[in-house]
Amino acid sequence: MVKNHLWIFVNALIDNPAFDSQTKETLTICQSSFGLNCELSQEFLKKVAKSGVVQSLLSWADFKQSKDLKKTDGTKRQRITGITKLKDANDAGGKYSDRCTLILTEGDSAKALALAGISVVGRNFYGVFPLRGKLLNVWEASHKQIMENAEIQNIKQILGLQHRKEYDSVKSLRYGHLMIMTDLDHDGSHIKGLLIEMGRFYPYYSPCLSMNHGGKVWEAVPVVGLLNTIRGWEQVRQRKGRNTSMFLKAAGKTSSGKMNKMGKQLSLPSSRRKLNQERIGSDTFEPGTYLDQKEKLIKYSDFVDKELILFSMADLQQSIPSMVDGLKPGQRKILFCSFKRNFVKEAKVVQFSGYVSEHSAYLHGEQSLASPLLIWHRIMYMPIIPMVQVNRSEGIGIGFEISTIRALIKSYMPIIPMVQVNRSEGIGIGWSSYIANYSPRDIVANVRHLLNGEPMEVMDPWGKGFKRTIEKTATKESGVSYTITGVIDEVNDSTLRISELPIRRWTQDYKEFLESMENDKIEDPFIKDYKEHNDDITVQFEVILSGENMTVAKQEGLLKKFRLTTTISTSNMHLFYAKGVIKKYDNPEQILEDFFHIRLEFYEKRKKVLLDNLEMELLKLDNKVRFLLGVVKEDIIVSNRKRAELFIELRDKGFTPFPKKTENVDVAVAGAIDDAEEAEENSEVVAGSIGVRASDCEYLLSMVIGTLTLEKVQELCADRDKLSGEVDELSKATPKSLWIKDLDALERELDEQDKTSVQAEAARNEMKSRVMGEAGLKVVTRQAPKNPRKNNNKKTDDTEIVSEAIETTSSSAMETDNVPKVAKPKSRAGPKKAPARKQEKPSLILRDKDDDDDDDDDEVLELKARLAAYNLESSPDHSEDMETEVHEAQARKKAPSTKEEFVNCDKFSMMRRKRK
DNA sequence: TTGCGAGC
DNA sequence: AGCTCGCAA
Repeated sequence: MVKNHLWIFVNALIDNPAFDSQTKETLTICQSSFGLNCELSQEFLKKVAKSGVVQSLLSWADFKQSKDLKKTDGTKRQRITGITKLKDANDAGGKYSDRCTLILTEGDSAKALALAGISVVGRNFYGVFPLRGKLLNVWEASHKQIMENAEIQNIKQILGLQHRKEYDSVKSLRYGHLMIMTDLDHDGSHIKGLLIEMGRFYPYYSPCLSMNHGGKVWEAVPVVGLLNTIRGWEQVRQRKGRNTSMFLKAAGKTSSGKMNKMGKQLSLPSSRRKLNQERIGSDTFEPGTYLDQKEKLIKYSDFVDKELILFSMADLQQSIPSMVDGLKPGQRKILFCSFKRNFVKEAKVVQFSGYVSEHSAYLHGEQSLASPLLIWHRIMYMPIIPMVQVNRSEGIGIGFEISTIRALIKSYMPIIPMVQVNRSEGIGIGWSSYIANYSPRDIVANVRHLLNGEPMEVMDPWGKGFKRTIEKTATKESGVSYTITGVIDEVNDSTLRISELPIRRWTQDYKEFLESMENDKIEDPFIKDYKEHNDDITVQFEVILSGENMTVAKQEGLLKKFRLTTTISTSNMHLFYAKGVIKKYDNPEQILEDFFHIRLEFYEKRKKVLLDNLEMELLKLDNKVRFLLGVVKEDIIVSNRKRAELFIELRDKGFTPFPKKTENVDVAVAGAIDDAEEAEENSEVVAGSIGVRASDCEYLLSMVIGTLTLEKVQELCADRDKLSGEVDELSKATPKSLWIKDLDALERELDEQDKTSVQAEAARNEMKSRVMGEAGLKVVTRQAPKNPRKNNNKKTDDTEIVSEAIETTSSSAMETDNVPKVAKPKSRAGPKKAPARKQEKPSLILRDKDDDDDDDDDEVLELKARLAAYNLESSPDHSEDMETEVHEAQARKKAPSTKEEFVNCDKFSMMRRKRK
């Protein structure tokens, strides 16, 4: 018997002399439909049914009904042998579609299948059974057991999954047999069960993945995934043509060029290939290879090495988050787009989804509009530190806002591990992962410990709302378990108030749960009614039930009855540590430590980049000041001269040329000039002679006439000196000191956030207690049960408005790591941000022109703040002394202003506005 | 509506 | 056993 061909595997079964002719026929049909599709055809099912091994074919309705019977029947369990369908929603008449799935219930059907020579593998059981009278005799060890009681065996007992020794004692299968999953929900246990057996069948099988299960590492090829993988693989191939490896689907593939570019950048198919290549080894893997479907015989090892590994890796990449930024590609795309487009308040969800998604057509569909909204809300808004804030005030036009605090966290290389701040969970092939929320303050404290070379403090999961409790409930070898409980209070003998849901229980889902309680039995539902007074941040449900049911609920336990307890544990913390390497972490401190080393390296790099940028800016500014002074003092004559001539003079006087970054930008800038073509020609001539283009001095020549005023020159000088100070400061800084500075800023921002959220909560509570008060009154008096919702809705609206008003405090300031950031300590005056923001404004002058990310509101605020400040200002100091000017610039907030300055400022602001 | 893994 | 979780299909 050839052992390493999947097809041979099936054929061997058919050729087995143990089969009678009918079984052979059945299996032949099975083979033709099985092939590369794990689902069985209707014909096959009928054949199986006809063969008598399965007594009846049940319709889906029958099946469900009998299931219910099974439930209500106590001791005598109604055993159902059935093959039924899962799919084909249109089917109401009990007919079967072509694509069917085997559903096995109870032992008999498994037995029946076993009689047909079909092995049954479930999650918790595994069985190979005798064939129609004759034994396949594959399982000597448990043969007697099977004969006596052809029940499904517990897979753990049989294979000794928990104890490898025990497993080793089990005799291997000697003959081929067909394995059919009892349903399509395969997991590690299935995989392992099958794998182990197949490994015995296939001496050439090569382990390519390892799993941790029950505290042991299992080296395994996810063979069960194989069945489904083949199906998916075949589908893709059919769609995209035979000569396509399924993994090309990961590449950017939209009609929009922009999107395409981004898709490439984000999904990196080539690097993924490279990565897999490294993993598999170059001798067995050639980029672009795929399994040829024309080959009837597929080498098991080829399938695993060429396709399955790629599929698994691709799947894992999208399911398991990165240790560094805590994001999966989908989330990273959202962030990437927010950066790219500088989304502030105006971005509508639809727009955003179209931009983000590679499947924009799908997402624009009617049905799916709500889905991304909900999901993004959960991913990006509910977390402890929101990466993108959702502004829900505009009805359908829900908008996104870059979170202020996120700007501090710094995009893809955050200053603290965002996985731990914002939690993450994911399910992939072979691995799943769950990371709980941890307090940003705990994390910051531990980073400081690491920076000081001190031992870390043990971290426990943390919830933002302090009303719910997190309790350590178990410490096992695999990890620590915690139980999270929500808050439910008895308002009176018929009213319960739920004011906090546990982690992993969401408002919308909970609402559906309550609805199901309200409608479960038409005659006598458990709860009479519920009301909600939720907003984006807090939860408030009010449940009304009969006194009787209240007693029942209390006996059962309110928390249990209303599902207000969830558990989490640290036993399943898998993250991508480096390219293609998934690492298991045993405790949260390990994650932090790994992160620490990576991030520290990046601070070194960051310092260099920042310093380079700052120095360049300084040089530019210095040149500008020199140029302006030259023009003011009439050393340099600009007006009425040829550009080329002027350029040569500038060069001779030692001005540094700053070439534009790209040709395109250069052309665009040149195009804006009236005599663009002439200018271009001239610059090219000059360029030919000295190797630099005239446009390199554009940064000087394009300065606005308004900057020629003395005040502006002085301002520029002040900026230059300030920048020079910063360069000094930065060059003295170490990676550690930079990090500490960032941590300080983060902590300050957290303080701010806490202050505003305390205020917001106070406001909300006040509003709610009023609402609840009124509602409660009605419940108590029971006089007017009609239309309580109407009243609620109105009040809920009011509450929302309050929370909106509070929410608008967040700023939209956004900076990337590449933009020199002149961060000033924020004003500690209070949660009101306008003054703090104004203080930062002078640094904006240093920014690139296109880095104009202020929205109109900000602009207005800035204008108002400036006007207010200048109104108080005294007459400006006209001396040339820069020191004075610096002091004045810093003290401008307090200092009074002249009318002249006022006008000047006004114009400046107007110019800024106009430019947009 | 499905798979995927782990925990209950 | 059957449900949960998130995400992509």
